[in-house]
Amino acid sequence: MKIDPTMPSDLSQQIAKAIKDAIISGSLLVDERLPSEAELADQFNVSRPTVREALKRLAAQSLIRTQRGATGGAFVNRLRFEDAYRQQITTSTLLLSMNDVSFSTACEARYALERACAPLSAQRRRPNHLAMMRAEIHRQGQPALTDEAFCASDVAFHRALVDAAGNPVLSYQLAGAVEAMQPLMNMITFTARSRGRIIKLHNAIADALQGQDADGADENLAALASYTQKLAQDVIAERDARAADRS
Amino acid sequence: MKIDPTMPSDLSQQIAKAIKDAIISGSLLVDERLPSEAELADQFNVSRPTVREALKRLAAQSLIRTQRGATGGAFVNRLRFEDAYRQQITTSTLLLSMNDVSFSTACEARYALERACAPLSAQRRRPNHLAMMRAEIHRQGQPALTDEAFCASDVAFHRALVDAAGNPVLSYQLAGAVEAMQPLMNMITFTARSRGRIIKLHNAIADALQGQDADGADENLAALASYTQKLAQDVIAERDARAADRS
DNA sequence: CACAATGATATGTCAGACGTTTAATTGTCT
DNA sequence: AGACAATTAAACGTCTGACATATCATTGTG
Repeated sequence: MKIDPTMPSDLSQQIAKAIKDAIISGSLLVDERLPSEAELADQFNVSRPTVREALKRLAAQSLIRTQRGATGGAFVNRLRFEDAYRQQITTSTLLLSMNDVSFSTACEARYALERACAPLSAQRRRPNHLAMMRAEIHRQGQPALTDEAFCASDVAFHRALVDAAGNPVLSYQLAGAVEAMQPLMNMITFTARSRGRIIKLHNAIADALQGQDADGADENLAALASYTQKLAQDVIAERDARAADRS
Repeated sequence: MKIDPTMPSDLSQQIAKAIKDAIISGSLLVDERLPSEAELADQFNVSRPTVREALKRLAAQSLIRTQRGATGGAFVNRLRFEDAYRQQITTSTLLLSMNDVSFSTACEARYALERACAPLSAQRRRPNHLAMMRAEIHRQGQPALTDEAFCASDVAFHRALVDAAGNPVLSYQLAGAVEAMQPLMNMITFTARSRGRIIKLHNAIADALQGQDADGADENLAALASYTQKLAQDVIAERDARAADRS
């Protein structure tokens, strides 16, 4: 594990990369303790602050954790699905908001992936998943719900659908696609009529999963996808019309 | 943007979170310049090294970039799909290797997601995608290819398939699922016969996409999925048998 | 007007110090 | 001998101050 001090600088980045590579390659195992900051500083021939900056870079990616005290130090962290979820969600959210991805593109991706889960979910759904979905549907029926809360409940419903597939890798991969949609959906005003239709489709999906009817779930997901696209198009059309009025 | 110095410590983490929240909420816009390290140190009432550790945490997540020099400083970074790909791939790879996810689970997720792309890919594939797929198929036919290189080519083939869907969000989401499989697949020895069969299926998939035949692509992807599962099961069975011999 | 020297600003790095947390060790009393 | 308290040591967290280096804007000069 070595670095080149003559390179285009940024020693802390080079050190972070060296340690990261060691973790990926398996030279450093989970829960293994790294040398102390002072020792690392010696090894890499840099000062302790530089080592610390490198370690903070790794900590930001959940690759290591640090403990204070006598037996403390930096330890290779077991990357948990739960931690990865969060990173995935913020990354996806920022990707969408910073690259002006159209609603239609994001929506297409989300429903394409979700429909991929449907057959597995129909096969493996457990009572807790169905209960979660029903509970969210019930919440969505409350008229006092704000649009934001309605969207949040929508996200929770779809999370349950994905989790029902019983595949943590799928759940992880879809976390971003599902959750990152919420800020985009928050732009849509859900009228009482559109809420009713969405709830009907949600119920149909839940029914299909309960009956282990993969095709039924897929059909209703497809219907929900195109309806969501239509709602968004209406919003965009109205906004454009208003902009045309002003000009 | 404030922090609480009495909290359970780790000031740099708190500062990083405060800035990160400002970016996510939109208070800080893309390409906007943050205050200089000295100014941030004043604002947060901490020393410059502490501020620097916070900034390195953000840099590790590609949330900011830094420039040296007179007009330099830390700038909010536009998170690009390309950068997100790489993070996604290493995160997915580590998730699989650190949580002993079974081959079957990972494989199931990968093919489920990939089949979600198939209809879109069949509809939108462009000549360059087809050319890429054909080129990888040709490479896979070379007998001198090592197993690792064969797997790498397999990954490239599937990447082309996903990219053919013409949806960057999909491509991003699937990057992890597709690429993280490679280390797992590298455990499999691909005999001449199994290579032949995989190549046949690859060709069938490419043919289907070329003919914009979504169902054909899906069928052959499904066939490839179950064949891959079978190959892995054989490897596992053989390994277990050998372990039983030794005991 | 073009070009070179200079200065200002900001990050990158270093050295040394002190505080705080934590666990192991030591010491003492029962 | 054993249990509990005090001490010590190791490690991270933070601060101060300094110097090095990169880059741009300004200034000065031919």
